[in-house]
Amino acid sequence: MAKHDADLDLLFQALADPTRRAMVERLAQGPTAVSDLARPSGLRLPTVMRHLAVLERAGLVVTAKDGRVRSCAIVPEALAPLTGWLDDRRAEWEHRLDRLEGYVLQLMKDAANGPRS
Amino acid sequence: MAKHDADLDLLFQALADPTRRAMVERLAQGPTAVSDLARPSGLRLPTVMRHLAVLERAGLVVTAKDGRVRSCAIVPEALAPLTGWLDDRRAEWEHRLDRLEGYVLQLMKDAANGPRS
DNA sequence: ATCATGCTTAGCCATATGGCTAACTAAGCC
DNA sequence: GGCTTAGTTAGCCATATGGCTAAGCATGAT
Repeated sequence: MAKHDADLDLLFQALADPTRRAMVERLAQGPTAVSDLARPSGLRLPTVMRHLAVLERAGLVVTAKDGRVRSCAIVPEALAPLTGWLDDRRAEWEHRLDRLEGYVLQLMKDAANGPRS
Repeated sequence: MAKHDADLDLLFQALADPTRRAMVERLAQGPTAVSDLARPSGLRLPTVMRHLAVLERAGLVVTAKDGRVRSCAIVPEALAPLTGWLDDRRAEWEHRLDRLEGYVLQLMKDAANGPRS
């Protein structure tokens, strides 16, 4: 019943930035060092590091330092809460449409019996 | 190829706030007036209006004024770009895992033939 | 006509976000 | 040792975000 679900906050917010989505797309193809992640963006390293921190805080990415290079990898399961939430919404409004349809059918049946009063 | 996809920016950002997600959840069950939308949140009307504006800008809800009450409704199709993006990511990393598996199988085959040099 | 209701507009305030530079640390290479 | 490379930390700056109050405006009820 997710009183306030902070997970979703972090996930949605992390992906709300095009730079970060680009990073995720890049990482979806395999682990990458921070610099290689930064190059296509044209941004400075500290900036990229902060984006990376956001992704890590959301659980979308893990990083580990090997020597002087830190390599970053995506965590595919991290997307699950998002798809879950979206599926829930879809289920809800489909259910609502079902009820609406039922309501309309009821109206039609009533009409077929002719107006009562 | 979405050079910069602004749609996704707006969608993800709109849903990054728990108040706005709650509104969407409420609206998924049927159209609602602004005040009724505000009541459960405990927030002031102007605040709610701004959240609503964000949702509207993202295309997630539409509103129309009837008399002095504005009623708000969800736009279920608006979620499509999100599920699309998520599906794309999943496809990508599954494809990557496939390649990885292929690579491993190749290694095993090579090993079965014995080290060549 | 008056009043209450429901939204709307304008504007204030604190914090968060996204970019930067500059300076520092740690690893690898000659 | 000394230089280069890859991160890292600290801090500045502009803008965006999320909350509020106060005041305005239009509609529905009396």
